[in-house]
Amino acid sequence: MSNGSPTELFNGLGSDIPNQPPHSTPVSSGSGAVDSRTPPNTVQAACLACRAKHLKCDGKNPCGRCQTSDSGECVYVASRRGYKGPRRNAAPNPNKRHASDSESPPSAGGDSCPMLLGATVSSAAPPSLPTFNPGLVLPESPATPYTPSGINSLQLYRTPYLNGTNGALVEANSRPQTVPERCIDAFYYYFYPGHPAVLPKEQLLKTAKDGKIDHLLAAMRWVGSLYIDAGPARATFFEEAMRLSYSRDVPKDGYLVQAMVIILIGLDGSCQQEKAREILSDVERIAIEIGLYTRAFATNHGGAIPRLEESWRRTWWDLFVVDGMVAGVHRQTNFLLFDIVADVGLPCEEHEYTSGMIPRPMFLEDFDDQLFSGIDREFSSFAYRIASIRNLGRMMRLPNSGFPNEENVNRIESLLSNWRMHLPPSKRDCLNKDCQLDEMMFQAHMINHACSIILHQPLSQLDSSPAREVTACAPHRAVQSGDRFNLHTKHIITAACEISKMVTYNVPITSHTHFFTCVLTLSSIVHLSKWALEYFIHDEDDLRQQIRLNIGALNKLSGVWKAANNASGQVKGVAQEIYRAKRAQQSNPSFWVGFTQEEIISSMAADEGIMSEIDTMLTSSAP
DNA sequence: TAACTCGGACTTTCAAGAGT
DNA sequence: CTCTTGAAAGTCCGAGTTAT
Repeated sequence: MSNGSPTELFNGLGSDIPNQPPHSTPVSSGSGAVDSRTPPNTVQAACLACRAKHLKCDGKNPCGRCQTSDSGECVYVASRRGYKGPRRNAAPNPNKRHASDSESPPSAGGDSCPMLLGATVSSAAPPSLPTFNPGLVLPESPATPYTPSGINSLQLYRTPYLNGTNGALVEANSRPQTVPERCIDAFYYYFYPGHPAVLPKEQLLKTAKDGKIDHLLAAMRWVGSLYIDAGPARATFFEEAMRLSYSRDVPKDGYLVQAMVIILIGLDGSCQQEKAREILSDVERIAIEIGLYTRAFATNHGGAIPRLEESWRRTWWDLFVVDGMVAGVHRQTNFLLFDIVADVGLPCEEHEYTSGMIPRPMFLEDFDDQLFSGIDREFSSFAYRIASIRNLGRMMRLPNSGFPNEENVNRIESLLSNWRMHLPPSKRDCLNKDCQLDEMMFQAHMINHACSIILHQPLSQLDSSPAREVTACAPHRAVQSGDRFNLHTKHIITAACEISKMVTYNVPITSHTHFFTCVLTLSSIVHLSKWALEYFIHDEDDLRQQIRLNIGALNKLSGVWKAANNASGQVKGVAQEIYRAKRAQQSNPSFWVGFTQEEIISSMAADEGIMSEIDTMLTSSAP
């Protein structure tokens, strides 16, 4: 088994593999002698086009068929046949042997979803919804359904990242695109605005020509494939990305960090939280080992190319932000990188990065100094995002941060308020000068609101116990219901409403970072807890709109992220439980003392309205 | 009638249990 | 340790369907 297996022959996709056509003579099992019984001209691997058409492939690159059909690239992917890791649930029935139940990684499914760790959740969504059904075509997808020949793939994309031209409308090639190409485009269209660390597409593809960043390309391809209907290629892409990134030959450098961060974000959103944490801890180790957190790294490894230097600064800071977000939303890790003293320059604005006009970087000390000097300078959106996640780090470092005392909470609240107050006017919303969404500010605000909820919830009076089953993102924290409407309650309600407002930006919801899923869940818990309380009964119209927005958004996100599917199923379960409890309460006549007949009817109608909307919007999720 | 689609026969590769 | 078995993942023949 030493030579000839497709997995060994092909280290990548497309351009990664062109000069190593597979053997056209099959290798017999074991001894290496040619088995005379096997068909003499079966190739070791057929290209994707031939495979899809069930046609004989000559195994060349490009193969004869692709050459004559002039269909552009002839793509080979590594075989998925064979070893897929140790089989789980081995031998539940000793009398019968069991097939491998492993599936393609993103859809590993089963009720062992790590997002549900620590919970015995009756309402946990069973993985019935085929989140990664290859047949799924996302309504907002720029790409077409999977067709091997890529027919009808002429599409218009609006993203500054797809080529070097800022804001340009990029028309896809007139040549039909291959699946890997579409995945890379989907990566830049959907994923990249939320985590813009790698080089813009044009520069990246140039860099990729020498085959030294195949692991990074593979990671991008896999995550891109989550957003489109990539067909059976998706599982292969994942395998490829993992194999190349964890290969012994891969140098430990900034590109590897970029690849691993991309993979871990993808896994985290695909309900592979534990695996994502492992990769996070590996990538943190590598980042520290290679000195990515130092100011000198960018100049030492940037080859005097300003854009590459900027890319390295972004790589550190995006890893930093992701580490913080993972810690903040799941509360299983502790934001390790927060304690690293990093002096990396702050990233510039997105349009500067894409245009290549990279200014001299500013530094965190400049940012901190402004607080004392009293002069408000304008920093990049990415810098405000970093500042926002640092506040989360400070909050997490509070002693006894599960149930902090009032004084500590006030200290952090002033940090959060200061962050908001010192934003320059252009950064107070999430739109840039051209009225397009500024995803960096979007995340910055998102983190700020999420911090506010996490910080104030323990001291608020909203009893979160009906939402105890919403554990899709983090374990439930019990909060005692108080008797008075206090300031903390007001803070979390405001934050939850602000988060719901963020749903309304006119961009595909799936182009936000997937961590938005967890923040939406936080917001939903607050809304639902509030709904359970009778003294908000006159607010119900607004509340209904907000719950509706959150659920609609979670529903849309479910099309890409399995974690969102779980979250929406759980939110629905909680809504049903609260509704049942409310009905039980209302059946007691003393409940309605002080209400007019009209108020009673309209309140009950509003409740029913909320429930029926939740029901219809989440038809595919578990109760 | 050429081109295309796809059911399904057959092969390869591995995990896991059985046998030595 | 090797052998056997089971199942997934693969190749591609060739019958049936569709397009020209």
